Amino acid sequence: MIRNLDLTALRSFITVAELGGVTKAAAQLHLTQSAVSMQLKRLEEALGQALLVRSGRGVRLSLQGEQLLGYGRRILALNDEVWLRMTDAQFEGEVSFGVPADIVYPHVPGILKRFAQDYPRVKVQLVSSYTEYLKGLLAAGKIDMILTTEHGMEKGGEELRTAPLIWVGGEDGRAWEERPLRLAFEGNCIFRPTAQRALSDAGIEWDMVVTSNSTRTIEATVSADLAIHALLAETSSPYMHAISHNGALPELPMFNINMYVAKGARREMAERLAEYVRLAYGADG
Amino acid sequence: MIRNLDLTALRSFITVAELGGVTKAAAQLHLTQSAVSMQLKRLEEALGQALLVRSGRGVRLSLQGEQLLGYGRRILALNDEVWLRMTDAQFEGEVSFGVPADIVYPHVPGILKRFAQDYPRVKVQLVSSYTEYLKGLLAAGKIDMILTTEHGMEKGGEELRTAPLIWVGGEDGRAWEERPLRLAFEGNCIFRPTAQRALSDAGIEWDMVVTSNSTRTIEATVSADLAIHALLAETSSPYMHAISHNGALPELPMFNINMYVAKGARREMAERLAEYVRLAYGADG
DNA sequence: ATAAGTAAAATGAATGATTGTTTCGCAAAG
DNA sequence: CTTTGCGAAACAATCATTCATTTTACTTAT
Repeated sequence: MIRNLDLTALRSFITVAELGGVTKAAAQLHLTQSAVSMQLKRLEEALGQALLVRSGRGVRLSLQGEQLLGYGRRILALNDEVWLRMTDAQFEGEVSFGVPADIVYPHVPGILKRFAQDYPRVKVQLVSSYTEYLKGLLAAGKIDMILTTEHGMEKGGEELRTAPLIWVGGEDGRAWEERPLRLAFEGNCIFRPTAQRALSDAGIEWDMVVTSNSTRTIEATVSADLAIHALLAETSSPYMHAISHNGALPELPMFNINMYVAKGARREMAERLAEYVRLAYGADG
Repeated sequence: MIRNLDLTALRSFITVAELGGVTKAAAQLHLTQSAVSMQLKRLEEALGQALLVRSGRGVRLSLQGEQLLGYGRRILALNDEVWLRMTDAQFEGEVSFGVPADIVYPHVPGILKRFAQDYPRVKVQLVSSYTEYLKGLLAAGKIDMILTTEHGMEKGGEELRTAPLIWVGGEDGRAWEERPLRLAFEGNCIFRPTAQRALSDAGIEWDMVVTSNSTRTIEATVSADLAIHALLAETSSPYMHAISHNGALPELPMFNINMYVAKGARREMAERLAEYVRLAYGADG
């Protein structure tokens, strides 16, 4: 019949095994020698096995004791890890994490979920905004870490990914054949000037038909084939699809997805979250 | 501060998490609902964390609860394994293991040690004798498994290794140059007739100067350069060394090291020991 | 929408079991 | 012969379990 080990007794047993004596172990455990003796006895009775060989001065392990020692160490290691994780202040806190709206998908939800699994006592505050705004927050020390979509990289950053900017439109849409080309961009979108310049350089007339600050509005406009938009490749969206223009539209440059971690009091926790970000971007990189 | 989890409470918590309710869990655990409630409360107090979210009818896990669940399952899995290992009759018993004296080294001591580590409640009775005698014991059902050194293999056996028989003598010895060639073999040694025939076929006169039943006597005679002997290659011995005779002595045939496991009541345990034997012979095979 | 009914979890007091401490005896080592 | 360390018995305190009761909130019916 399977019962439950008493971890207190198990810890005493392991201490006795390591120190080679009941009295020494008792001192280290802040218990009396007698108490430890009784714990050992209970352990042996419960398991129905002699764990220790009483050899005059001091004790040695029996073969069964050796086996229990191995398992016991693993069990207590887990026990101690639980206590550290659940009670140590090192594992609690807050982290603010800025992500440009365009690249929230596909990785960020999974990152947050996995991080919360492993650090449930850490509150992650997600700030979804524009790269330039996030960089301002970072410079002002008002945020702990950010992702950016930008050309090149500033000092202190870390490149996670390089991806081309691509033209996207509604499913099977034809808006990209129209002239002037109808564009839908958010006001602060960092891709907007890049897209506009590329079109001007290619001699294509264009018209900004929507300038909204809501991603939803852009999505609605584009999916209705009323305008086209530009996005980083690999940025999934069920509403906007890459356009097969075969060179009819200008190529757009590569952009980086970069990560910056603020140097502050909360840097340590931010670094841990950063590990999860790297993992997610590295996994299919 | 690190304390010790109460595995009884932990098991209750996990059952509650899996069944989604205190009452259902209590029924499965053969406890009252109140008892389980108290255990959960203690667990939460000890860890200083809310583990469950009371959501009206039934309970759900908090994020911290999810984390504890993961660790808890691992801890209890180890706990249960300990109990199985230490109390289940399946893991206790006896096995008799016959090994020809020549191949006790180098593998058997390590096999016995590792096996005893993992199955401390199993008594292994080592029988060290001659292949033919061991095969007799096996046929009579008086032994659970044997290793043999032999030519080919009988039905029901398993080949562990093929190794050539080689001539061995004392360190830097010259006994092998003498004629008649002086030989030292044990009376029942399975290699003796093979060696004698090989010499006769090669037209080399020989003389059996020692016929002892003690390996020590053979070793002493050979290491004193008073005679030579034949052993399986890879059979280590600090006293007897392979002779570089460059064809002056006849080549000896290959021998197998085979294993036979008796079909009997103790077959299951013998099979487990056999696994360790395979591992040892496979590791440098 | 309100109220009654019901299922599940929390609470409280009394009993009972465990665990730890003190004290003592005994065996082995120096 | 003394010292050192382990084990055993008696006692005290803590802690957990049980049973009965209360609180909570979800369902259903009017």
